[in-house]
Amino acid sequence: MELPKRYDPTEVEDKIYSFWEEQALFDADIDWDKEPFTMVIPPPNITSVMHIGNALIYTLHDVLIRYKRMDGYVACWFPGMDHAGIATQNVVERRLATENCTRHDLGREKFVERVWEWKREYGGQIQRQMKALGTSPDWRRERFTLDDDLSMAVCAAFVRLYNEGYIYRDKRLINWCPRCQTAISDIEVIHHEIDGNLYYIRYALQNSADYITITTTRPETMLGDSAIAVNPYDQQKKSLLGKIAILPILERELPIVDAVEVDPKFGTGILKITPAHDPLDFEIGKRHNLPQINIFTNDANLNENAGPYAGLDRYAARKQIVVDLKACGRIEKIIPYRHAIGHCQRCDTLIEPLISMQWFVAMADLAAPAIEVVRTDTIKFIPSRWKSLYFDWLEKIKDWCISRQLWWGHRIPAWYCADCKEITVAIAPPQRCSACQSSKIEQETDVLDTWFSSALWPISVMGWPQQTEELKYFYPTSLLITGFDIIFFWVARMIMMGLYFQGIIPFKEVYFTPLVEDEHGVKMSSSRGNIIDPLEIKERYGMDALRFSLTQASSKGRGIRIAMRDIEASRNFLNKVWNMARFILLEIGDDRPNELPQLVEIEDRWIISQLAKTTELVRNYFASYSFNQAADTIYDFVWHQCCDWYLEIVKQRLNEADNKDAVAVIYYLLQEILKLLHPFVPFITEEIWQRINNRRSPIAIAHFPCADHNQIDREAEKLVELFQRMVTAVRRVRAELRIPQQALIQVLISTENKMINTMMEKKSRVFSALVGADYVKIDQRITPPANAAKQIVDEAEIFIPLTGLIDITKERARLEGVLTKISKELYALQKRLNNQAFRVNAPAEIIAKEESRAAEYTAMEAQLQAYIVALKEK
RNA sequence: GGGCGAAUAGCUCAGUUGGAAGAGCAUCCGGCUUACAUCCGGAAGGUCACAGGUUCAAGUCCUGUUUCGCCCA
Repeated sequence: MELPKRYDPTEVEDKIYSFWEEQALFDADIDWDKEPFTMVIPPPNITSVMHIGNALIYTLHDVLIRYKRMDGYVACWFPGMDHAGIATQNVVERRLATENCTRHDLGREKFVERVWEWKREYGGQIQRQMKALGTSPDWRRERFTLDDDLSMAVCAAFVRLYNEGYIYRDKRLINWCPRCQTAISDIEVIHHEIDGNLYYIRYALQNSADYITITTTRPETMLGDSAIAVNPYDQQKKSLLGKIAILPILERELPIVDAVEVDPKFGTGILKITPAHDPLDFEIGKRHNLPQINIFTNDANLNENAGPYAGLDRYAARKQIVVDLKACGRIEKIIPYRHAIGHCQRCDTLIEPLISMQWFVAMADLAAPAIEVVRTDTIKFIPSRWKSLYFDWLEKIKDWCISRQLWWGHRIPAWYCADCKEITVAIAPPQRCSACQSSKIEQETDVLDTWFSSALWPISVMGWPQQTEELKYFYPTSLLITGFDIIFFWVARMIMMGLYFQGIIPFKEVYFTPLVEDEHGVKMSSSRGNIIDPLEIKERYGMDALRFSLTQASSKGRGIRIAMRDIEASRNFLNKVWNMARFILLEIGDDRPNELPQLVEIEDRWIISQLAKTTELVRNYFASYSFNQAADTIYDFVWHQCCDWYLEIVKQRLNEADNKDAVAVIYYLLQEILKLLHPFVPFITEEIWQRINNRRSPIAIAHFPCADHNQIDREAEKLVELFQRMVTAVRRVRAELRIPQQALIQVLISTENKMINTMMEKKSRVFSALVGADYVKIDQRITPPANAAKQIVDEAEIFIPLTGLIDITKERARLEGVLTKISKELYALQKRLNNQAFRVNAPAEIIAKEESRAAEYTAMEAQLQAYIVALKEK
């Protein structure tokens, strides 16, 4: 069976994935006799489509889970998605808008039904894309945060946290997105800098001709001012304390209060206090018992408290107020000022701090044990530097606002009583108020933050609150792989919830992937137009190429950059693998030797030794999650050791009648390489594996190679490396002296070293083939022929007669260049060796190594000098 | 303002405990050699940001400086 000359992934990938699915290879069933290796997917949301960022995360998941599966674990990867409250509601509302309809026209029930319809039709594209990428989760275990049982888990968690005093309801200043029309939590607010102004505004003092000048970036909020504050330690201003200022336009009386938070050096050092619209002012206002005057509607228009400005939106109001203040001479100056302000993570609208009744989770007590488990490395962070970010956040964590004014999500299981105003919180919808038994109760209309359900993900996918077999067997999971950008959203909260509800950490390790950037280091985003679309790559290069590129690029750094030419390089590599298989299949014909013979030839001993070392390295790199180094190691072995050298050397033997051993070795090599490569590039390896013998069980469940230390053969390595240097030395002469490729040369090797002599004698035929020689002579002492190029390799001198081939002056110039380099190197070596301190302190093996190098260079220098002189004399 | 990270070949980056500076791509030279031109052979290219220090020995450890990036306030 012959393979095509080129690997065509488009003909292979979908077929192979179906094959795996038919065989149910990714199903992981509980087996108490075996050790589990478990991961839960950090759930993508149903509106998301695959981009390179999640392609990286899922690739690394899959590389690892495939490795563990092959290595004998019950390897279970729990897939699924979250419902993405705001994002999904936005998507469906936008669709409704095209039908001139709003969710309010439909009503809650019908709207939610529409979202489910949307989800069935368009949601979860990413699942199909994950299959295209070749990922291997246990699809039977796929979960969605709004599934009945997971919703049940959310309710149960809420009720328990409420009953145990962690969840409470309060009227507070929260982050309000006027566009999404909902509260959001602190970490869903993205701060970025905008160009604004710093306004200096004069407020009159009561019963005085004097005025004070306050500074603000938001003049329109003055309509909600209820005080003025100065720093009590500000010597120049503390005399203002206790006086009354008059708010321009509205003429409201404002007490001047003290607040240490006021920076005397910022602006005029006098701060207007607007408790209902600024977090700092809110705190100061509470301390001084100041009225909270809300001037905005939920759409961020001004309300009736704004007097003449009622009805304007916040931007128009700012313009108008500035005009009016100017008119009455209250603007002292306006200077440009760049500052960071909060934007909605989902829609980038400016966040409005708003006083509102919301549900919160008290975090401090939940955070403490979560900090502890990471501090003690009970949960290990990789790389560990992310610990500090994690601690930073958890140590000064604020309470989490979990209610959202949305319809799509888990409706909060709380019922308000119309009669006694008490709240009944229960998993199952109650009939009556738990306090007064009234039947006039109504459920809270708010839903929970999507991240509340995500926080429960590692336990809810395994059936919590039921204490299922899954929880017993698979929990805690082995590892969470995710980007550091969601360390708070997922990692921290999953740890807190896992510890709180299950009493056990949710995962033993967390591996933080770098973020993917384009080749110029710019974060990829569709608005920047620098997205690499994975499905476009599938068409052009195949998903294996993408996977391999991503794996190779995944360092422990912060960002990884990927460009099309990287993917092209991976495609080339896979084509190389394909052709190696093609060659080997052509050579072995119908033979399927199932055992490695006793190795005799040094190249066999060498390549098997290299294979063992490669296998060992790859396993070690897996253990430290150094995926890039694992990939690089295999790449080098396959291309540069196996293809460039071994196969080239062994070709001669394959053409001989007795090629049994060679056939057995290349067949063995091919299989081992395919297995080593399979976690990284599953499609092509499975395809080749099946072509070797289609009755064989899939490579996806073959045993991952284990290094046999008996196969490591230092002697063979030394000999083959020497052979390689001999070949390269001759090739270099050919290339540098421009000896035509077709011209056959003569090679004379002079050495008194018996080992070299024997080895070269034995390998002279293959040596001739590799260097393009028609005559090779090896002897103890060879008198250099006239006009010969010379190379020195270890204790061997190589002469290549150039008469008729090339002008000898070229060789002389070349040798002089070589000599300069050697002398320079030798000088540095001798300097080191002459240093007494070095001789005293350095380990003996290092000294010995340097000494032998020095000896080698000394001999080479002398030989070269003599030879150059000889060439000149002729 | 606080914290974290980065600075190595023209480009993108590796470099695990300190012991002769690496890869891929790009470049240059030579080749359609019967697995592969998505290839083969060869070459060139680096004061490892700067300045100190520790050490026999520093890209690697310590201190400071500069530039860039990110996060938090």
